[in-house]
Amino acid sequence: MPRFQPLQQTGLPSSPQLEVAQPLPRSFYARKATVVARDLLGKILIHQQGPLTTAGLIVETEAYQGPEDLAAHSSKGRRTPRNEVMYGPPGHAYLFLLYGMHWAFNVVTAQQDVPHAVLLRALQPLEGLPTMAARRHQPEHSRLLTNGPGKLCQAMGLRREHYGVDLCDGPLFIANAPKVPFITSPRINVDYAGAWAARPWRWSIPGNAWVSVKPKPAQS
DNA sequence: GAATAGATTGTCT
DNA sequence: GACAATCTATTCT
Repeated sequence: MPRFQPLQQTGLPSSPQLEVAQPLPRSFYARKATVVARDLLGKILIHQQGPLTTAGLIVETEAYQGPEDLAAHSSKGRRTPRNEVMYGPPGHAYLFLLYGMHWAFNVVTAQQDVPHAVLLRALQPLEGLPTMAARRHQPEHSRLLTNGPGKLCQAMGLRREHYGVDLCDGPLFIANAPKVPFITSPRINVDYAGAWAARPWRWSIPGNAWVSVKPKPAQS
């Protein structure tokens, strides 16, 4: 059995379908982050950058729910130029720079003045694989293309200029797709948040090869 | 496969 | 001035 199933055999949307794909409505994002994070699994992130279209199936997400959530940038109501967009209306992009070199992409959820966001941690490439491979300096079939927050931003061409863009009207959006199974696990690298770090606010598609850090099996 | 160190800069204390 | 919602190369087993 091959390690990676060829895309043609996955039953996932093909290029013609992606060309007519529509953005999810703002009402989809106007719910708390834990709900949106779960519902985003299996949806498709699409970036139409001039002639270059890249798209990927969302296979891993994390919810951040300020002001209560001590792992969120908006914890305790913290409001700075960096996280300002989290306090705006839902359906916009929140990008931030990590470790001075990697961008991370989030969608703002909930209502105005309720600073929730969902971090996209991993995608399964669907479209524009040559473009992604060139941006990532990796082979087209490699899971290293998009199996992490920084990696997927590089592969999808997401950077500072996408901070605050409207995901409901523009070349960067998320399209609907059938529901998929999911598992939950604790969020990655938020140990500073004490008990909040232990909450199962990470969602992923079980067994998907593009999920970043392997989730620990649930206790039974 | 697992563990470790180093990269590199915006942001906030 | 400390450090981050990370990634990569290297060095082990």
